[in-house]
Formats: sequence, structure tokens, C-alpha cells
Amino acid sequence: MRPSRSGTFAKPWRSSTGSSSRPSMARLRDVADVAGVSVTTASRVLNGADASHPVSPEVRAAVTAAAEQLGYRPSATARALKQGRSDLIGVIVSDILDPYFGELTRGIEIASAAAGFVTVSANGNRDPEQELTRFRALRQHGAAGIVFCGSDIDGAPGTAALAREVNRAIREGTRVVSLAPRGFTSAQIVVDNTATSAHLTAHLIGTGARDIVFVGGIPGLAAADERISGYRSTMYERGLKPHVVGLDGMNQTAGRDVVATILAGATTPDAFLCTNDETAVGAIAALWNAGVDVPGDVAIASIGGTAGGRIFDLTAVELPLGELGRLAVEYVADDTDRVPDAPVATLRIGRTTRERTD
Amino acid sequence: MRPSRSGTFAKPWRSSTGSSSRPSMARLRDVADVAGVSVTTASRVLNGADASHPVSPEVRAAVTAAAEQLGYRPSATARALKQGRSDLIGVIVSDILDPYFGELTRGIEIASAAAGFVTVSANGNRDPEQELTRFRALRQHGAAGIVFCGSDIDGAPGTAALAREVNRAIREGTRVVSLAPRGFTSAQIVVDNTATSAHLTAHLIGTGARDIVFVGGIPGLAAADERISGYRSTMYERGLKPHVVGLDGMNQTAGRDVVATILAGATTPDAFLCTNDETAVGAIAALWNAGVDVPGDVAIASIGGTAGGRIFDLTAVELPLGELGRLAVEYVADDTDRVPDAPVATLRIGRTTRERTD
DNA sequence: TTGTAGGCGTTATCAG
DNA sequence: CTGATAACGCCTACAA
Repeated sequence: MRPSRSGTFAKPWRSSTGSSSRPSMARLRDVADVAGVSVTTASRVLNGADASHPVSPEVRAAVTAAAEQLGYRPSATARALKQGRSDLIGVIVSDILDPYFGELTRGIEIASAAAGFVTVSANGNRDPEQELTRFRALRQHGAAGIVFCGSDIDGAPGTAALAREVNRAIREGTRVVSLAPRGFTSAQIVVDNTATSAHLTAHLIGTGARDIVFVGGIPGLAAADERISGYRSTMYERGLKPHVVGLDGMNQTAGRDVVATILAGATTPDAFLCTNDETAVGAIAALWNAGVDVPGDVAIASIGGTAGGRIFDLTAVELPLGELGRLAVEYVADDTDRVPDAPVATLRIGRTTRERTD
Repeated sequence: MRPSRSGTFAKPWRSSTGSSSRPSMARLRDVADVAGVSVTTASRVLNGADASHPVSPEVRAAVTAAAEQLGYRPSATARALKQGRSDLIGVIVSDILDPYFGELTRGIEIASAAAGFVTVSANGNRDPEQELTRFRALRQHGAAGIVFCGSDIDGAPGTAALAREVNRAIREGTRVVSLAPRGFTSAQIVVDNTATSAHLTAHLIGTGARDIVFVGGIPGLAAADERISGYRSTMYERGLKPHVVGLDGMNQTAGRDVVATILAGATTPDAFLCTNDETAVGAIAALWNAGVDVPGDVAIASIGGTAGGRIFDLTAVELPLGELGRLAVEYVADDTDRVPDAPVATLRIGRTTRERTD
């Protein structure tokens, strides 16, 4: 430990003389000066282990004390610039109001924290142009990985441009993974929506339902289209006529409005099969407002797995959301290109459907 | 425009020879080289207007073309390091599953985008230590501003440490604002929870309710405590006995569980006054599951303003969430220390309460 | 109208 | 065991 430099020379260009100026963030250099060591040494102490460059206990203590005293926080910006990537994992969600994405994000967060990353999420708002803006920002900030949580809308203005940008980013080394079907070349960890939906449709038929209406979706949204497809083919297989309604959204409002409209009509179906928990809750709201008995008059089921569905004791195929998030981080953190297999969904029987009668 | 440098010298230290190496992100220097100009000129063109340093149309076109061709994306990291702050506005939410925070975040996002910022949110999970981690990360990444969306829990382990860190950050120049009561020295833009709750309580009494149960909260959570306080004092003023239950959460599960317990008891109250929309939806789920008529048997109201409440046509004090978010950005973007006034809440009468009988 | 050079805070490479 | 020094990619006085 060499003798401390004089205070005057410690921060030559910082106005330590200007009495009323507010203190700015302490830099590594400030810590080094206070501790009376070089920035190199300070860096080594504060970075933790560096086997090839041991530091004496006294110096270590001095640096630690100085850092503590100054409230030193390393600049993630400088570190990211130097190392070519930051400690951020970015999540692009399709709808910040839908807890489905919240559950995925929580899974990502937990795994991220364990791996030393910080998760930040940005709202794509189901708009390719906003997704592109957010994706760019995350990438430009050197995110170690970027996770897309929902699918894209085929043919929507901006979808192609987003795909080009993402593909380019991937070529240039950014780790990108999607937890829903997407039209770009990223890794994808996706539960089989078609099979899942077919399974749930079969279950409803098994409970005696025949007139099953599929609720919700957005034309071109891959995940939604796949669910409709699974429903349709199962209905046809059983000789039943599929009926899809409410293709104007994946949220509670979409579900409520279309179910309310149907309830105002002449006949009520046996069951509503909702594309996700949000539309299902919307459907429940419509039924509740109309005083319709569930599952006496009509059954409801959905494809989801959020807490909101369980609150209403909804019969639902529950997707393993937390696990999907964990796998996304596993892919990002792993430097190989092995893509983890998607976990499987499970059927949870609630009180919104009848017992099986067979 | 000077003659192009030879390709060999353009990227001396980059292995343009290694045929199989993947292309990395283009830098400003690469653009300049391709366009045959200096980085300064390239910077000027790509940064947009700089009146004192005009650029000739040909050079401008060459640079633009080069940037386009290379897919150039400026490094936000380098820019942030140079300029001392980034274009990020960080939002710390208390519960990523609660759309209340989603609505606030959307307000922030919209205003941010208009002001040229990018909004990223991080989940504090109602845990001061996680909030601290997220806050530090955002700050270290040079966030232009950090917005807290929910209150802190007085006395919880970590709350004091968070406050110290936030206060220090503020002293050191970080713009911090809270949209809920907090125990640190940041700007706060907060709707009057006490008055709001008192107003709603009075409304319920006006509809004829006498046995009004307040549902939900977390002891020490300022916003929740204030709502309880407004309820309590109004009840006392009218000679009624307050009854607060479910102080173990602000989410749907908390609301559902406590209401289910009450419904299992001997008597049913006249009304449930829920601390937020989430507990109200939980209460509705419990009532729905139990087949209780609303508002025939019991009324429900809440303090919120999310879409979820409107779906169920809930009587609620609606907080101006989007507007609060907008004001937060206004504060962050403004370099003065003027704190915008909080907007007022409005009462929305839905079908979950009876008509006024007076 | 365009270019040169220095530095933002950190880490890595090389000397001592 | 410890230090000086050179980048990382960008912006911006200051030249020319």
C-alpha cells in the first residue's frame, strides 16, 4: 500500500472545490484514490476472485472500506462496453396487462437472478413495430439475451421487418429465444398448442358437451391459430361442428363481449373453450353478469395456467409457465446451441365443467 | 468524400480474413469506412441535425447507405457511457402479475416513447431486497429516471437499506419518482388514498350498507394502511363499526380466501370494500363459487381502476393510472425539481352495488 | 464542409 | 503481489 495521494490531485478535473455542487457517483478511480492503490488493484478486489492476481489482506480491506464509504457502484455501462455484453436479460411481452406473460417473466427472473443476470421487461403490445423498438433498445444496450414471450402476427405490418432485424441480430451473436411460435430463426421453446387444444376439446366432449364454442384469438397469431386448429380437427373427428368466435382479441374484454353477445341470442352452447385464461375470465364475467349457471347451464374451460384461472377454479390446460421461463434462461446462459425441449402441459379439472359422464 | 480506404486497412484488428467467423455488430467506424468518411462525419449524419456542422448531400447519402447496408445500430452502451446517462426509464413494480402496475407502466411507456426514452420494467415483488437489486441495476445502467409504482412496507427487513440507497442515488443526481407513498426522499406523485377510501365508504353507506367489511392489505404497506384509515374514520363518523380482514395480501388469492371464509360463517355483511381491484376480483370469485347474489345479497366495491374491475362492472374508485404514469415521465424528463400535482380519482358506479336509497 | 484527438469507467494485458 | 496502459464505441471540442 503506497501513501495516499493528496486530495488535490485525487480528482483533478472534478470540482471538489465547488462547495455547493452535488456529489456525483463514485468511480473505481475514486475508490482507488481513497484506498491509496491503483485502479487495477481496486478492480481486482471488487471483482471478487482472480486466482492469478492475489491481493494482500490489508489492501483488500482498504479497498473494501473505501468502496463502502463512498457508496461505490460499478458502472454497468462501462462494464458492458468493455466486455461486449451486459448483465441484462430482456423480455419482450405481448401484453403487459396479461398475467400469463407475468408468470413467464417471473420464471425468467428467478432463473436469471440465480445465474447473475438482471431481468428487465418491455411491452411489445402485440404491435410488431413496438416489438422492434424494444428489441433494438435491448440489443443496443448489450443484453445478454432477449426472450420473446408471445407469438407474432403473420402478415401484420412490421412483422417482416422485425423478423429481419431479429435474424440479423442472431447472426451477429445476440442470444434470442422465443416461448411462442415466431416467424424468425431464433431458438423456440414452445408447448404444442395444437395437441394441447385437441386434448382439452376431447375432454369437454367426454363430459358430454357437444355444442362447444371456441372463444378468442387473433387471425394470424400463430399460438392462437394452432389452438383453433387443434379444436377444429378434434371436433370434426367426433362428427361435431366447430364454431369459433371472438377473433378480435386475447384479453378479458374480447372474451366478455363475445360471450355476452352469444348469451343474448336464442340458444346457449354446452361449453365455451377459451383460447386463454384472460378470455375465460371475460367469459365468466359475462356469464356472471347474465346470471347464467356454470357449469349447470354452460361449461367453461381454457388454455392457460395463470393464478387468475385457478381463482375461479377453472378447468384448464395449465402450461408450465415458470418452467418455460427457466428454460429460456438456460438457453441464453448456455453457450452451446442446444435448445431445451419444451415441457408438457397438464389438465386441471375445476368446477367450471361437469364431471365426465362416461 | 475522400477515396475509400482499402478493405485490408478498414478493420485492421477484425478478422475479415477468418471466413467462418460470424459477423459482429457494425460500429460507427465500419460505417465510416464503407462510406469513405471519418467517424465524425458519420456520427453527424446519423445523429441527425447539427446546425453548426452541415454535411454535403452526397456524403450524407453515402453514410446513410452504408449504415443501412451494414445494419448499423449505435451502441446504447457506448453512448450512455459517453453522455453519463442512457435513454432508459426504469419502472420498479411491486407485483408483475397485478395489472394495476401494468396500467401505470403503460402510461409511463407512452409518455416515455414520446420523449425519446425506452421504458423497461423490473419486478420488485414486494420485497425490499429485490427492489434494491433492481434499483441498483437500473441505476448502474445509467437510467435517465427510475419510477417506483407501489409503496414500501414500513419496518420490513431491507426497507431501510433500500431507502438509504435511493436517497444516496437522488443526491448523486438520479431522477427518482414514486407513484405511491414511500419512505425515501424522492418526488412522489400520489393520489390521496385516505380521502379516496373515505369517499367510497361514504358512498356505500349512502346505498344503505351498514355492515361493511374492508378486504385486503399488508400491514405497514402505506397505501393500504391509508385506505384502511380512510375507511375506519368514515365508519366511526357514521357510528358504524369497522371490520378489516385479509391483511395478508393485495392479490386475488388473498381476496378470495378471506371472503370464502367469511361466507362460511354465520352472517354475511352488507358489503365488501376491497383495497384494490385484484382483491375484489378474488372476492367475486369466492361469491361466484358460493352462488351468492351480487348485489342482492352483498355489494362489492374497490379502489382501483384496472380493466379487470370494469369487466365485472365493479363499483370502484378509479385511479387515473395512465395519467400518473405520464406525470412520472414529465417529472423525470423535466430538469427542474417541480413535482406535478397528483390528479384526482373518480367514482365509477357499476352493478356490484345497489342504487342509492336516499 | 470535414477530420483529429481525447476521454467517459471499466477490464485485460503486460511489466515490474 | 501491484501498476501503468491500452482498448471497448461513441461524442465533441478544437482544428483545418
